[in-house]
Amino acid sequence: MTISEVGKRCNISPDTLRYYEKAGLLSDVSRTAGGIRDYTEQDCAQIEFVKCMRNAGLSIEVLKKYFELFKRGKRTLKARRDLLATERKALQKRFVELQDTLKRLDYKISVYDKALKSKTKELKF
Amino acid sequence: MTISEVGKRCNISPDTLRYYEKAGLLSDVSRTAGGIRDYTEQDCAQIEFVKCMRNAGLSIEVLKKYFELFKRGKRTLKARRDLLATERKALQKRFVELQDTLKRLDYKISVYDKALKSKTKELKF
DNA sequence: TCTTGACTTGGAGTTGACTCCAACTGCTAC
DNA sequence: GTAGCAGTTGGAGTCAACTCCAAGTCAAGA
Repeated sequence: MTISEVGKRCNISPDTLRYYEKAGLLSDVSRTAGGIRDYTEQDCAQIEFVKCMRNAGLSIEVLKKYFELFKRGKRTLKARRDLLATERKALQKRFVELQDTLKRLDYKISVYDKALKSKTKELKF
Repeated sequence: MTISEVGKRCNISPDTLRYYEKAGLLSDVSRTAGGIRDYTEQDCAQIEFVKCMRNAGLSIEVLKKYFELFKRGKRTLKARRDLLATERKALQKRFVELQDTLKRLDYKISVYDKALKSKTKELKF
């Protein structure tokens, strides 16, 4: 697969894919004789993983560290597991906070709906 | 309350508070005779709201628009309600995505735990 | 063979959201 | 009244994460 094919499929720009590769988030993508990137299904799966984690808020830095550990082989299994567990915990926290914010917004919207019905009140903010 | 008092209380730096004010996220904070900001409880509540929304991922731009509408008075009630509803919807989406990512991480961590027990396997990434 | 369009690189530019700085003003304690 | 600390401003600097650009290479069709 070429970079633009993967780009379309994963909905990531070729520029971003090259940027991720340079940053160490994609373990050595193979090339054609002419030097053009040729992505495998495996590469795509990894890109999807990176996309998912980035979308959840993991930094480039953390993902870079994860793949660095990976390159150092089996003896880093525990370190990788722990890195993921740490990030999971942070995400869990953000998850709960997001839930609270949703509740807060729901309440605020309901207050607006009441104000709109009564056609008199203004709110504080 | 002075800017540093509010800063401590809300855990936001004075620089950021001034930045938010300039950006239009804090409706005209009053001043002492000497020109020093003097925050009210009401101001603090608004700052907490901004903090909560920023933390959830609402952009400065969106919050700025919300408070701009506010300044235009009661006739923008509906517009403000709709703006909040739009942001709520986006947050809901991110909430579900976060939930999926948490599940994915849980699975991945469990795979690591298995690999660590068996002491043989390496993973794909 | 020539054109065209996608690919390559290194490096510069952009964006959003702060964060810091210099130069100045204004209270408070001694 | 002066030292010292907290506040003020406009504007510059920083950081993460892209995003764009120029100059060149490659592959396929007329």
